[in-house]
Amino acid sequence: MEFKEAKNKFVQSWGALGSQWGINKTMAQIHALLMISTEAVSMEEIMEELQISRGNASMNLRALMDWGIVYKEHKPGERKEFFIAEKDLDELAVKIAKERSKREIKPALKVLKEVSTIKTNKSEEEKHFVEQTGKLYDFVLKADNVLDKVTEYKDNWLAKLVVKIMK
Amino acid sequence: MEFKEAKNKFVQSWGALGSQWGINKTMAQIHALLMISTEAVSMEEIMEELQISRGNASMNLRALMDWGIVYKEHKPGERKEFFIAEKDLDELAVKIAKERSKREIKPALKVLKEVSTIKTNKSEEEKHFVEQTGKLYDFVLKADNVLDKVTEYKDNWLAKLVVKIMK
DNA sequence: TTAAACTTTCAAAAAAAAATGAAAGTTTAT
DNA sequence: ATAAACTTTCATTTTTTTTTGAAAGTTTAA
Repeated sequence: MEFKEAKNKFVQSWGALGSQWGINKTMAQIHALLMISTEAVSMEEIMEELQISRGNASMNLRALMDWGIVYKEHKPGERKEFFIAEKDLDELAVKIAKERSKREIKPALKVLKEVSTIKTNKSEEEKHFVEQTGKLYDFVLKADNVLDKVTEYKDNWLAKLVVKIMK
Repeated sequence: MEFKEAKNKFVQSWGALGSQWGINKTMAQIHALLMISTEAVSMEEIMEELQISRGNASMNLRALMDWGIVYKEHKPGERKEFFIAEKDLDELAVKIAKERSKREIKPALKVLKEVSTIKTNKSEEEKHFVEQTGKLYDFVLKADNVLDKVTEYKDNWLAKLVVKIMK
């Protein structure tokens, strides 16, 4: 396989993987592109490479920056903006984990807490509901805490986790 | 909050959470419904409760069964089929993890291996591509292995992990 | 065997999500 | 101040995903 083909395959696959995990395909593709670029990349280049519109590029770059995994960079003498990705994988994973926790897990926990603490009458149905959502709350909370803890390690958390788990 | 409201809130929220993680909303809602039901539930009841068509119910139940987290049940004397969810949360997490690994992570690893092992010329660009995708391969492989290991514990893996991590 | 009671399939419709592109907005150099 | 060089916004269009519902398929009871 030659470079151009490999690059294309990587960008496409990363986009597809993103979709499967609830991330907009183009957003994942832009991220892939920036991950493998040595240099900061302009919007122009991104549009060209992925064959997307200016609006699309702009909005997805904004989203990537909101996630904290892509940064703007200004080149001296250049008027336009360039973009660069967080390339450290530990850092990347930590940021994604924190963001998904904040945006999705925390709100879900809030709902689980609410619904699992309703006053019930003595019916089996209601008792089981409270029990099951309560267990779910505990489980998700525990998982979220592990995520928190693990991301505190900051550097090389996955490698350290591997050591702990595997032994 | 009264029971009916809580139940509805739970089902809706579980559906929304599913969407954000790449799982069809209706599929997640059906799963939520089955999770909190004491009894096995018929397709008829699911259609009624979620206001969805027969085809939709049928297809999403099939998908849930393919994931191995919902089972068919036959009640004696009854002609129609009833459905019941895996309610043990450790078991549920293990199944989801294994399935996502098989369907999504393994294929992504295959691509990463392919593209990270191309023959490169001496250009910075190509060297960086191989290096970066190589690192990504190692990272994803390690994460997938942790998932494997953790799901081998089978019972109460999350609780055990909490102990390991927190200490 | 047949017909009633179910379930599945899949082409078509509907809904949801993403992308476009041009106008509006912003910044910078002169 | 203004105009060139950019970026953002958002109503509209396009694409993708999901849902529908009716026909085809299956199973069971009589």
